[in-house]
Amino acid sequence: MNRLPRSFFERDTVIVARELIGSVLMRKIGDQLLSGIIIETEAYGYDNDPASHAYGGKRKRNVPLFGPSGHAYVYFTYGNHYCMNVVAKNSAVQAGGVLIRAIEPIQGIALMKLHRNKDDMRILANGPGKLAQALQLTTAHNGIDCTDSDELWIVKGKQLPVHITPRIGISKAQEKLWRFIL
DNA sequence: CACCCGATTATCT
DNA sequence: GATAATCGGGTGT
Repeated sequence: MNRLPRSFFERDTVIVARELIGSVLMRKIGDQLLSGIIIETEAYGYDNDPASHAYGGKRKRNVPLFGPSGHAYVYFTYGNHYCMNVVAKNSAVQAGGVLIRAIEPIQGIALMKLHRNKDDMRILANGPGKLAQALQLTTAHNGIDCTDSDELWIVKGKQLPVHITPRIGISKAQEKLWRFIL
C-alpha cells in the first residue's frame, strides 16, 4: 500500500533525505504494527563526506551503504545505541544513506512505550537511538530490503515544508546543510 | 530549558 | 588510547 519503491531511493542522497520527511516508517513485530511519520533525517555521502561511515571505503560495518538502495543500514554506537539508515544514492555514486533521526508515533504507541520504558509521548522516538529502541531495531535488521520486507518498510506520505540545518552529533563536515526537519 | 557528564563497546576514514 | 551519526540523569536557572 504505497510502499516507496527502489526507484525512490535510487536518487541523490540529499534529495531522498529531504523527501523522506512526511513519509511513514512502518515496522511489524509479529502481528503488531508500529508506525510513525518521519520528521527528521540526515544525508550521509561517500568520499565527499568525512562524517559518513562510508568515507574511506567499504568495511565490515558499512557494507550495506555500498549495496542496493532501499536497504536498511543499522549500526551500533556509543556502546548503547542503534541507529537506522536507509541506503539511498544515484547510480553515479558508490555509497550513501539517510539517517532517520526522529518519527512522530502513529500506530503501536503502547508497545513503543513498553520498549522504551517511558510514558512520555514526546520522548518516545525523538532521536535516532530512541527511535531504534521504540521500534526494536538492532543489527539483526542490518541489510533488510525495505522495498520488499514485511517487518520494516516505508510508505509514501504528504510532502511537507522542511527546515534545512547543519547535521548534529558530528565533528567533521559540519558545513554541509544535510539535516532535514519538519 | 541549559549545561555537564558517565555509560559502554566497536572501530579506528 | 581516542573517538563516536547518543541518551538520560543530575544540577542550576
